[in-house]
Amino acid sequence: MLKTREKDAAEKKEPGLSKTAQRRQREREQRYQTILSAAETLFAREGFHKTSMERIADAAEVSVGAVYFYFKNKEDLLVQLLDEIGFRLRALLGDEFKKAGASLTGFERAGRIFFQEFCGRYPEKVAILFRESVGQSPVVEERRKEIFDKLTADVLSALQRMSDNLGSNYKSRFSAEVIAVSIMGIYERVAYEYLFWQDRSRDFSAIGRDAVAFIVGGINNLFKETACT
Amino acid sequence: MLKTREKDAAEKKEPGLSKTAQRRQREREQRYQTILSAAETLFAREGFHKTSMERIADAAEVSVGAVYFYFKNKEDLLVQLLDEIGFRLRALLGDEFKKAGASLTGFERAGRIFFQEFCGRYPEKVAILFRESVGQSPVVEERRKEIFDKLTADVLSALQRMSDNLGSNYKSRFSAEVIAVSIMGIYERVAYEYLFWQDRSRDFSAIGRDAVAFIVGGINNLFKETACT
Amino acid sequence: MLKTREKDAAEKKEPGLSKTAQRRQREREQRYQTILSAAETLFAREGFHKTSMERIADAAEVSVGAVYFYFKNKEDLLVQLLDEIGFRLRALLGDEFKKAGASLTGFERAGRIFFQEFCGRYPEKVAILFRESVGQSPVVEERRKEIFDKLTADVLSALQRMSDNLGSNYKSRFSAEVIAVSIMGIYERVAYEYLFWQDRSRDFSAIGRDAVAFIVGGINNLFKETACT
Amino acid sequence: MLKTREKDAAEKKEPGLSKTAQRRQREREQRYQTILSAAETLFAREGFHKTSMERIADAAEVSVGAVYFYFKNKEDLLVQLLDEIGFRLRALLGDEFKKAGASLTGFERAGRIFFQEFCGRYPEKVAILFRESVGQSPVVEERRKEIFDKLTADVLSALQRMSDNLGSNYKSRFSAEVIAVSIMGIYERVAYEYLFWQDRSRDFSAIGRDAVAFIVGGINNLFKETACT
DNA sequence: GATGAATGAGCGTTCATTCAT
DNA sequence: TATGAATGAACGCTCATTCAT
Repeated sequence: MLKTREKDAAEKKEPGLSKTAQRRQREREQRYQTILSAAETLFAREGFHKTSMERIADAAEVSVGAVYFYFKNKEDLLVQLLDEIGFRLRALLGDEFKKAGASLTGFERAGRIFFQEFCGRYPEKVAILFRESVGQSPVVEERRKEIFDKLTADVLSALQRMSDNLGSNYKSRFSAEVIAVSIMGIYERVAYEYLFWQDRSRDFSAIGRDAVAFIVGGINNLFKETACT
Repeated sequence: MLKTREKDAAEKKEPGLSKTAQRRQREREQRYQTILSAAETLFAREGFHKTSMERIADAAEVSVGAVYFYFKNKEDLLVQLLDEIGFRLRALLGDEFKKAGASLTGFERAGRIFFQEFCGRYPEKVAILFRESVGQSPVVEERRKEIFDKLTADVLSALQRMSDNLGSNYKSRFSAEVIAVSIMGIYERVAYEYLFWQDRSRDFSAIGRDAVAFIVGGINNLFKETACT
Repeated sequence: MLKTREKDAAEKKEPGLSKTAQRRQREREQRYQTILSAAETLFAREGFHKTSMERIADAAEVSVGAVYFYFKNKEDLLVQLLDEIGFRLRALLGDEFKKAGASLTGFERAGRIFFQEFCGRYPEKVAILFRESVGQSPVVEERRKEIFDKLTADVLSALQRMSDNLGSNYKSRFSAEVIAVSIMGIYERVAYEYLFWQDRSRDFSAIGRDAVAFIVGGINNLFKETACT
Repeated sequence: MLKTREKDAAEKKEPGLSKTAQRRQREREQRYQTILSAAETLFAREGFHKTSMERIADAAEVSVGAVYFYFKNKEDLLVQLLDEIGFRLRALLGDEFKKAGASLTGFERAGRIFFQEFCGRYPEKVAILFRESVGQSPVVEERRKEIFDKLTADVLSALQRMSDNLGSNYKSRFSAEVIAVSIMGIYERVAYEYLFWQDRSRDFSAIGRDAVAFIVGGINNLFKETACT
């Protein structure tokens, strides 16, 4: 039996396999993705609890048993989804924060990418990350935390690099971590508000710009304050 | 039958009732509160879904039927909790934002109240508001939205009053609403992070100060920028 | 406590009571009737099982406890209703059958009374008797049976009187009881069909006439056949 | 998921299935029938409301979940039962009424079949049809009505064919439909009386004969009257 | 590998009935 | 007498999970 933990191995195409074996493996990966994708759509649309495993199986056009072949249980489905979302999000944002260097443009670009690219393109992933995975179980919560932790760490290091580059201007009385967390909070709330509560998906470029401006202003202020006052 | 909708009336002590009737009413309110309080604790500790009505009844030392006498159903319990939390939160913060006037001190005081008074004293309420009520049902979500809407509106009006008092300095290209939403996001994430993920309840005064500083800095920047650059 | 069985005694006005006592008694009877009447309406409209004791109390504008003061339990409410219906029905029909004597006019008049007077005026009682009390419990079933038994007996005796008066013409190979039961069946089904399934309450005089004609024809045939063939 | 609506398809043995699939299907149908049969017995013996789903599952030696796999809910169980009863009843009686032609023998044979074959052999089905399904819910009532409607229509067409064959002798002042309904009423009441109230299951051949004689007499009278008087 | 029928614990909810006041 | 809050057993139903084939 192939269960979640071995998936990474299973997904890599190991060379030296027969044609049939290769095809099988491809099919397996495809099914895995089909199921995961069905779950994503349903969790986002109907809610995690209101989605039954049978519904997921139906939507993915496989049997219930097949779902359990690829995923340990319902929670695992959510965890895998979360992992995939976290991976993609970090791939998008992490780079920008890394490239941020000394300037604030990294924050601006990251913001634009998050609000336009990510929220605009994957509202379902946003729903999973910010809504459906909230308060579900210790395991899921742990995964959610990991994603936020990494993202926060990315922001934090960008912040610290800026501080270093700018010399001793950083007002040390503020904990940089709290600021990184705050920035994540802005991302989260703004996305939630304008994606799920008001449906302003089409204004996301403007909304994103405004939110980012506030963030950048806040950061800016951290370093400039002394100079300014 | 006394069901949720008549609660407000039931809670007021109507004069001109017999002694017995008054006592009865007092007992009724007390039980209502006992049950609600038991639900709050359990929802916060075990999670909304993992808490059964029977557990709540047991914790409140009443029968299951009694819970249903006071509350329409499990969802109603959460809605009432949310209403109470929203009411209390607004009573605490709304005033500060109103008093904010032209200065930023209102934001500073509101922040301190939220992080120290509210999060410090009522971590369970924070759990209900930011964790347990997320993505539960349309009705609950509607209630959550109302709370956020009102709070956001409070912040917004404070922001606008500041803008008015300071003359035309407000950089109109930023939507004030997005900024208000962002501030709520900071509150939410910071509280969540340091209350549920890292247990730093004792450092909340420092953490709160840092978060507020970031907010204030961001706001400050909105008005000062032109002057500064 | 005054429970169902003592009701008959309670309903009679015992002389030698004080004014207050008399008034009380009147009020008691009135309440009894109010509750019974509320139950009748609700049972007929919503169904016996779907009507809760609370609904009945509300409709009668009394407390649940009051309902239990006047009636032993929910079943008793149905039994009392049935008794009242049986009494009224027999008062209407019994006489006609008794007066029937040698002719068929008794059957015709009884039929007209049942379909026009009873079904037309008291569709709710018909619903209780033919729908809501069916298959509810041994006790209720027993009561239903009693009503049918008495009515059947009335028909039967009318049938026998006719037979006697006409001399030996009665074809003894038919059980008179079966015929009496059959007549009751016609009453029941026709009322049910045109009252609850097709709503032809306004055509009841014509429908009744047709049904009665069939009954009379059948009876007629019993005695005439030999003469005719 | 196989739910009630697909049952008809599921019951047919579709050719071209693998041996295993065929066996599975057979087992499925068998279980469906076992559960339905258990429900029939229990509904008839204990009453619809007093029979819990758990009892049915126990009696059928399956789990509660299995019952819900085959039937949508408790009501559905009753509806399926009703459909099956209606189908069987019509198969038995419909033919006779159709074959009735110009003579009354069709009515006589139909009556014998109903009272002896049906009531004698399937008292439980009679209990479901005439007792347990009465006044349960709009859906069930609709189904009951359909059965009666079809049966009534059968009787009606037999009546009309007789009328046609006999020429203009039919006394047009009687609505044929009312007579058909009356005949159904006789069937119903007589079966109910002698099956559930008096236990005279062994005399059903005599009782049936008497009831049928009354019916036939009534019909006879409709056409003969003028000739006779 | 894949299927889908079967399981059964568990939950939310109802409501007839009681009884202290 | 009258009230209505409180009880708690009982029920219908769901659904994650398993496993024989």
